[in-house]
Amino acid sequence: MGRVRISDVAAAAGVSTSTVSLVLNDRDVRIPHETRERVRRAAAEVGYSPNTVARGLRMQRTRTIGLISDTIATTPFAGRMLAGAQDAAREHGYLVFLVDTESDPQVEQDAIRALTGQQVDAMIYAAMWHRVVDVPKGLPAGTVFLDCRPATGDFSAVVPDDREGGVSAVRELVAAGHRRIAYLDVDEPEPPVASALRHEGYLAVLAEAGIEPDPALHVRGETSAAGGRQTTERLLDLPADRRPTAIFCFNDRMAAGVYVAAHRRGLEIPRDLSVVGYDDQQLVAGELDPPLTTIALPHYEMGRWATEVALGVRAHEAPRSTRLMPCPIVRRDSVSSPPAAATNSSRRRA
Amino acid sequence: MGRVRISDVAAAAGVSTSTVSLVLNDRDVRIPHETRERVRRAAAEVGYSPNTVARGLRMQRTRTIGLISDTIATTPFAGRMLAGAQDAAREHGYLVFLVDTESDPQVEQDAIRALTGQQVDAMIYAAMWHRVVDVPKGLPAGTVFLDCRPATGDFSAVVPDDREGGVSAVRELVAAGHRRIAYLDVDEPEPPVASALRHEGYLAVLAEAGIEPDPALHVRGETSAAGGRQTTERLLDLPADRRPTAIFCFNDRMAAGVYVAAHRRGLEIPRDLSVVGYDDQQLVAGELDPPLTTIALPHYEMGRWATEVALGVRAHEAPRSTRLMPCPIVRRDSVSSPPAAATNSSRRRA
DNA sequence: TCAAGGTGTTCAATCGATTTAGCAGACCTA
DNA sequence: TAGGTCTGCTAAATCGATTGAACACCTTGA
Repeated sequence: MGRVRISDVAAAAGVSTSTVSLVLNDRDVRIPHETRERVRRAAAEVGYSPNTVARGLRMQRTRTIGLISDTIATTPFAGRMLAGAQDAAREHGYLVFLVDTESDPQVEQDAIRALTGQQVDAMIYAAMWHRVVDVPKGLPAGTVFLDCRPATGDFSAVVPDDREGGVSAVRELVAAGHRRIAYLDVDEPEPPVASALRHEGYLAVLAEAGIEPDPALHVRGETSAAGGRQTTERLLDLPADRRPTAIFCFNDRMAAGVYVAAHRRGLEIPRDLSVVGYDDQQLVAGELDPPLTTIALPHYEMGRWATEVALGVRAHEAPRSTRLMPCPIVRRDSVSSPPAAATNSSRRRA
Repeated sequence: MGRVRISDVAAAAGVSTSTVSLVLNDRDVRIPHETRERVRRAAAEVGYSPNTVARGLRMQRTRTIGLISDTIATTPFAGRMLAGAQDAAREHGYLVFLVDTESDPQVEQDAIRALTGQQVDAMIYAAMWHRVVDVPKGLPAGTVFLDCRPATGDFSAVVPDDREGGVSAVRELVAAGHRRIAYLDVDEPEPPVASALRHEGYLAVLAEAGIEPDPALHVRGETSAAGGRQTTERLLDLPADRRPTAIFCFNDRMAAGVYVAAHRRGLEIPRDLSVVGYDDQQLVAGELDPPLTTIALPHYEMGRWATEVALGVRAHEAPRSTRLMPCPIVRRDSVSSPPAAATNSSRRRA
């Protein structure tokens, strides 16, 4: 237990607590090697480990960091983000306080008070979906926003580069020879910012490939396998020459629905229809048959980045800026070249 | 920021810091209402919030709790467990330090030192799979084990009641009229303790229903959809009168494989084959078609329980005991009565 | 008038570390 | 021998709160 105090070490080594502190913290003070050794041995013998609360009080620096998250239970991403933050913190000798607010403003306020009361050296405000958030009152100046951007104020933030993610996905399909590529988007009253960003990427790639975007191929559905299935069915109902040969989905769950719709029509993936998802959810993308090519969300990296910036160990980083973290493509087996007929038909159209 | 000290409040209210402390902590000391009000107003005006580091040092009580977890990134369960711990801690005014060790013994040792150094009031040692763990050196006496049991020593622990979970699952199938029920178990060199416990429950229900267990129906496969599919195929290769009409799966991912195998044979779930999973993984069980009936793992509840016991707010609980947390059944649409043919055949056999 | 008792508030010690200024004593030099 | 320098170590202040002891001041009763 934390029973052993520095004075116990001092007594055991026959010196003052000052000397013990000086030695154990490797201060540049003239203390002969022999004494240093004696102190260190004494500390080890009595099993001393410093009381960091006392140290924190004296040093005005607690080596702790507060992480406020809007949820941790309801998304599979939280763990990776926490792990990234966690690892970065540990590497620099920090401990992290985790608070889950479930988006309750009262809990959030209490959390901010509690964490500042704890004298945390840095604070991270995390969301589990890329979005714009109001800055809660009382947030300290150096707070870093993780997977969200503050609506106002001058803060550092890190979010996934959803536009480039869309680019990678669609470029993969174009590179395989597809020209009729659908974007299976989300259908929500307030769509997540990722929705529009990925669409931007989609359009950019079409443009660079000289493909005229077809509005009929930008469809929206519920964010679920069922939603993906239904929307895909509408897509497959299109006349043969307007039907997509590839679908870029807003997320992996919707992509799972694409698989179902395709199978019901006797279409084989990727032979008859190529699919790219988003999120790289292991339980979905990895378990589908064939495994789904998708775009990974860099939650671990964002967690790391946010922590490192919060701790100030990324001095070269532009201060108070928003970092767009790359979303790498994860190639599996759901993309191939389009079926010959479609290729022909598109050639005919060209 | 934590700039405002109690002395600032004292100055603003024209009293000593003692008085401020007495008032703000509602001590039973004769201080007239008028002064109390004045102090409180001053505190609010200057925006005082106490430095809990200083308080912790003085009180020898930090109102923090340390949670050491073997992983948080690689399982979808971690979030629920953390949320449970988190909620319980918050309700009692505690903040939680989270450390993710990735099962690295060195990291674990460092974490224990760091947390005891932080003078945490309680400690929780969590695993993400129900298993028996070696007790790391230096763990304080009151540590509570979460989702794991200590191999030695006298500790409180909470784990899922996997035996009863197996009972619920199989009873559900028996109640629907099934008599040929397979247990699709995991196939690993060191199977998780849940494997045997659920099998116990399975056997118990068969016994209570007067069903002779058929060893051919206890099969093992890889824990994945692919493993579930392959193993199910072997099951479906059995002669018609020995073939199962229902399958109880070790987990939902394997159950997803059962669906695939069934569909490939033209079998419809639940008409031709009933399925019960385990884990209640939203992304799997909820997205399958039809949605999967399964047994939920009580991670949130276990997280709560462990925290409450660690904080000593569950005095009535037997000390240093292992709590088996019930695994409730989640009824969806993958169970129905067996096909008529099978019922007849089993009647014939009787 | 004075002791006793009550009321309102403060003094000062305390928690366990860190750190600066400074003190003995050894040694050196003129 | 006195003064200066160097070496090795420690005294004491400090961080910001809490709290038991104690101190003024007022009232009351004999």
